Amino acid sequence: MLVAVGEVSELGAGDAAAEPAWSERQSAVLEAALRLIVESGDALTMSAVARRASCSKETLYKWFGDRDGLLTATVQWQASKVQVAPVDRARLDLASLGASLTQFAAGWLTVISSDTSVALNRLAVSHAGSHKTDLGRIVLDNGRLAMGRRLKPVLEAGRAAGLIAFDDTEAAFRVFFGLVARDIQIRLLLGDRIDLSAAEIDRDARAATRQFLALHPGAGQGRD
Amino acid sequence: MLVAVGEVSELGAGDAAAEPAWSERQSAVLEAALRLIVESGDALTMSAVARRASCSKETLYKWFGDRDGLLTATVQWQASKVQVAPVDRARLDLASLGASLTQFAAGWLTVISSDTSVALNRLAVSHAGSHKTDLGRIVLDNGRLAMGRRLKPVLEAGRAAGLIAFDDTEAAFRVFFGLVARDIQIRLLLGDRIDLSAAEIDRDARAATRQFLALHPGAGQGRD
DNA sequence: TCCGAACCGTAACGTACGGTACGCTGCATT
DNA sequence: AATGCAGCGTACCGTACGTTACGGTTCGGA
Repeated sequence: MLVAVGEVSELGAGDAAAEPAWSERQSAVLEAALRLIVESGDALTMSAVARRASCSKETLYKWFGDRDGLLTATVQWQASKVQVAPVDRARLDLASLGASLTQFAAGWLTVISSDTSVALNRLAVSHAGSHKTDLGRIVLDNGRLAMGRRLKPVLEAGRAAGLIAFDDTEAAFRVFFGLVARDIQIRLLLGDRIDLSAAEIDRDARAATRQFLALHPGAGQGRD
Repeated sequence: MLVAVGEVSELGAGDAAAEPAWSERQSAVLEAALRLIVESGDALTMSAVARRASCSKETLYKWFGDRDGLLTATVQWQASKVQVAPVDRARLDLASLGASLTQFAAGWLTVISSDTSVALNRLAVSHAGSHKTDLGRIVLDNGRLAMGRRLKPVLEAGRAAGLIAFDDTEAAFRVFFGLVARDIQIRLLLGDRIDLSAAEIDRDARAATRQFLALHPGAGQGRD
């Protein structure tokens, strides 16, 4: 499941996108909305959220403006909860690099195969079609792009240490993305049932890492 | 529910999985629906389809039963149009195998980056969430699974010829899938703008093929 | 020419839902 | 105690849309 860190402490970096910092009660409402999204997908209604959260619709509109505001707040609130542990960059040999990549891939597979991720991605995909608010952009920023921001330094450190070689960091990351995710995400979004036990995730993460390292051998590194 | 065309009472020749075989006029209606889906996504209405196709709503309901029936018919009709040329398996050397894979990958990238594919996949993802009809299953069958059915014989022929090696055909196909698609489909579904010129598609297809062959070298095949 | 089937255009119906208004309760402050 | 406010519950409104019904038109066949 997704890891909740309880409290998000914004360490500086007060960007234009200010942190709403919802209260306890508001977080409970958002959690109810999230559960309803997971259960009923896009069919969630304001009345259902109010009923589930034991609050009035008027409060929902006062707090979140309109339905889109509630959905956006829910997505951002969930994104703020997902804080994958930073990849360890202490020592840099091929074993530790491989371990970091494997850990990264396993965490990623765990997230994208979770009910919550599937539901929110479905929601964002729906709204990316013809809607004004860009939930798609938010999900993209906190999913695919956040992954890139977190992994690229690891890849570049590995390259600097001569463990792996590539020209374009972005391209290398996308190859790793493909090797890890393959068809899993699209199949899940389309409703295919995939079990994905922890053992399978670990095996798949190791396989993806092995393949990635094989495709980008560093100086002096032969094939496996 | 879906209504069979022409109300075949007992005139035999009615197979279980009969081809709907829409008439010319009905195909025009489906084309109009498809265009509207591409333009406005899930927000398409029966009135809009009737208006665009210059037909009455009553006719829509007579032909397709209900809104879901129209959507299902549209998706299936579009799927029947997409017929990628079968991969050439005449000669089997490493060059022809690579050419087949590259051609396959390029066609695939072209399809999944098309407006039509993005729109229909969005529609199917939306309906996979909480809906009764399984547009997701249809899209999956005609997309990801059809690709597998078409490519797997090529991979196995290459293995039989000793050009490539792998244990599990399904697993090998999924690796190829990942190397070709990477993050493209999910980014497009989430509304990210990707240009993907023909030159880029060709370059990416060649890169994916090269990487796939490198990961599954056949007996006697070294590295590139 | 007449008839019926298919179909177009549109009006109408029912419902679901987003959004708003209002009365009520509990609590904090003065 | 009085006051004000935040929030709950519910009724209500307007609209959009799926679905149905109906009158008018075209067209092929008897």
